Amino acid sequence: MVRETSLELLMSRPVQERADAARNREKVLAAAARLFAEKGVDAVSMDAVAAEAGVGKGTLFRRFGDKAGLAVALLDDRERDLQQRILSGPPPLGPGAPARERLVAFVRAYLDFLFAHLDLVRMSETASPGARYRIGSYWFWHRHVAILLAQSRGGDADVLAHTLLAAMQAELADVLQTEYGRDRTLTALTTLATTLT
Amino acid sequence: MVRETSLELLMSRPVQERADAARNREKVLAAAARLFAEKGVDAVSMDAVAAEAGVGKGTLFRRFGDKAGLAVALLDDRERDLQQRILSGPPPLGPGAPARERLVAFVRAYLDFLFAHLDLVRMSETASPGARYRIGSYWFWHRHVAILLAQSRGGDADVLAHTLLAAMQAELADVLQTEYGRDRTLTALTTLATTLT
DNA sequence: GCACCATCCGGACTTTAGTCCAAATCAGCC
DNA sequence: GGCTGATTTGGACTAAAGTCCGGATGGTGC
Repeated sequence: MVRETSLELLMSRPVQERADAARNREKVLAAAARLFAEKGVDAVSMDAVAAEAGVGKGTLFRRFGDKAGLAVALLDDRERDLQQRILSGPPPLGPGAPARERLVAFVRAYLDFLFAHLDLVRMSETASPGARYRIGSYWFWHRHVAILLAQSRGGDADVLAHTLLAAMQAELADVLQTEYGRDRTLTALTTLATTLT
Repeated sequence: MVRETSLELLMSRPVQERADAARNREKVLAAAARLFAEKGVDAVSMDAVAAEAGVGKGTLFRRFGDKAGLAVALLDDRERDLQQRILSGPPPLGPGAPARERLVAFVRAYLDFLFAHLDLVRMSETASPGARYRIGSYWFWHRHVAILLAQSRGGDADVLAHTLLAAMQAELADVLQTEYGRDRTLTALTTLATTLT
């Protein structure tokens, strides 16, 4: 389990790929993006993605592991962008602002990202049991939140960081959005973040 | 979606069953309990349960809907017990204590229940996507927490109740237990509950 | 006891995720 | 260009969830 790692290390890329592998990776990502946009994430099987990409199923799974891995790969760019803004962007999301303001900015920015890609994130979190806690980016968000909480309150920061992230998981966000709308959801989660600092 | 219902209504039972149906229900529950105890929840397929119960697969699914439904049925007794203690047991879990104390008592009691049946609850929450928010008991817990929060803080109680419950979902509890142990987990969640009131 | 109909049963069937390995392909080196 | 060994490929295969429907079974009214 990833633990004492720096935020930067949590963003590292896999090693070099062979040329045909890289080509197929692109074909698969393009095909998946196309199909998901057209039919919706849940209505597309892995077979369909493989067929649309003109690639065998084995290739698909070797490259992305499972459905969650495919979703992660599709989200990668957007996620890295947010991560960069946290690491070195302007405050209050980036360094420089007080912990409480950074945390609120993070909640807002993360929810923006989440609602913009709700289906994909949901797939990345629930495609296989426990998937959420095996994804590298989860531990990036966790570390960031835990550090901010530790700065502003001390004890229990690690556990409380998990609970704040649990409140922003895709499946719940979907329910909250449907039941109460995005505004109330954002307001309440901001309240939660503020209360915790 | 269940909404404006009283807590009592959320506990209602299905209608009367035919005799053979009731017999098979018991056979299935007994077989499932046996197999789960012996091999672990994750290593038992629905076919295996059907075979062990001496019943067809169709029967199994007709009766319990899916794997999550089977888990819910197995947890039913324990869950109803906790629900009864909330509705009419002694304070601070039951009525009579101040909202904050009732909420802390609930968190403690729910985590006891959760850790005692972690695998089954995890299955009931994750066997199918969104399962957690379709289970009747989830809405029982939600209503209880939301009422307590509304009493002690006002606005946003409904959304915040969901976030507190999200912090106690089985998959996360499993991670927290492994990473930090049950004591720290309980402490942090108690802090969270207190902070929210 | 008997007939009737709603309900239930069970296993064959479909669909999908994920595995496996023989054959094809690539990249570096002579 | 041609050899060589590591890597990748692709589709047949397995396993498991969940559906379907012809036939069996149970309760009820007489």
